[in-house]
Amino acid sequence: MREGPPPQMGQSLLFLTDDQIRKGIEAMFFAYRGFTADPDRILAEKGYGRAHHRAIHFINRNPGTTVNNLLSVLGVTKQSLNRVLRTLIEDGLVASTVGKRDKRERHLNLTAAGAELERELSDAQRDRMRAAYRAAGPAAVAGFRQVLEAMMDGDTRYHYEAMRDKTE
Amino acid sequence: MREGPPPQMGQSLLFLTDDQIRKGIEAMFFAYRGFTADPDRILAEKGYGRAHHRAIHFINRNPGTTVNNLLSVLGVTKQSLNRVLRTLIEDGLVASTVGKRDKRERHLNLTAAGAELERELSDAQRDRMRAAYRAAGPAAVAGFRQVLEAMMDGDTRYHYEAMRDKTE
DNA sequence: TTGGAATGTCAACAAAGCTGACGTATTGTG
DNA sequence: CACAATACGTCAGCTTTGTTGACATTCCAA
Repeated sequence: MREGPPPQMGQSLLFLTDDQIRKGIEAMFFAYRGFTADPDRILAEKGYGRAHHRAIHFINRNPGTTVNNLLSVLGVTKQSLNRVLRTLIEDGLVASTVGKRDKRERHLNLTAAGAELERELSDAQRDRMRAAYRAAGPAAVAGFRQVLEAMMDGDTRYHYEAMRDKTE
Repeated sequence: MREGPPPQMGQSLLFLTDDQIRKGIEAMFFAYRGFTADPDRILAEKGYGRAHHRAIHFINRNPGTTVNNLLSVLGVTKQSLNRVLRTLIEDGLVASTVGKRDKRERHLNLTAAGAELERELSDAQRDRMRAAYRAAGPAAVAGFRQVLEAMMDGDTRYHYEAMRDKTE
């Protein structure tokens, strides 16, 4: 019993109706649950949470990064990151070494055990992502990335691109 | 110093490399921050959190829904939902009415004030989504939705589709 | 050389998830 | 009708992960 778009609206703008946009919002919400489901299961077994996963992921992507840099990428306070980092260091998954040039800094790296957990987590997450990519096809994947990138905040996009450029 | 894909790999599978998939994972992480940033700001001003937003969103989408149905859509326990729902009812944003056919059930609806907050929140979120859609174009949007839908868990997708069908 | 900026740690608190147990009202069934 | 199952609410207690505030250490520049 709802109104469709007015007939005079150009075909090319149909994808901008409130209804289309709401569907995108709900898709984003539900998909994010799937996105985190597999790593969450693995982490729960080992007594870790999503925050540990994020730290491990970005230390792996950015070996030797400092605490300061890591928390700006993750977008949390240093106190919040510190708690997570401390348990990872105590458990021998992350190595923290005093900076050589600047002794205030701590450089973070994954240990062998940390790298192993990283692999386990990213394998699980990649498997799901790969299946979704395969089901949707290359054109859809390109669109997926385009929309996500357009959705980021400016400073967030900066971190994303800095990360992305590492292997491009 | 990384290896590219092996030369014998078909062009059409390049989008399935680990590197492409990792980029998708990071895009998803960073984009979700942007996705929630605007509503989060509005909610913080009013002393609410993301959990309140979700409840308000789905009550609006599904007027008269029961508590049981809502918590299965949201994927949380009744204790967790109840804490959020109680404050929304106390604050006069949500109305809970005893079921007519089955008096054990409570039917949830937004009050005028609740509908107003819902509009404020979804306007903010839609604005960003609309900008992203416009920047990416209709083909990209179609791909975006396809990949997200393929990423959902089976039972989650069921809720998504039930919701989606409301206006299709 | 000394005071301020930067880096990181400790303590305490809040939001929002969870489990488990229990009470109450209502419904449906043997 | 008696009783089990369902729907909802609540209490207590715990976990994760975010927050602010206070503080120690280190570096750098006036």
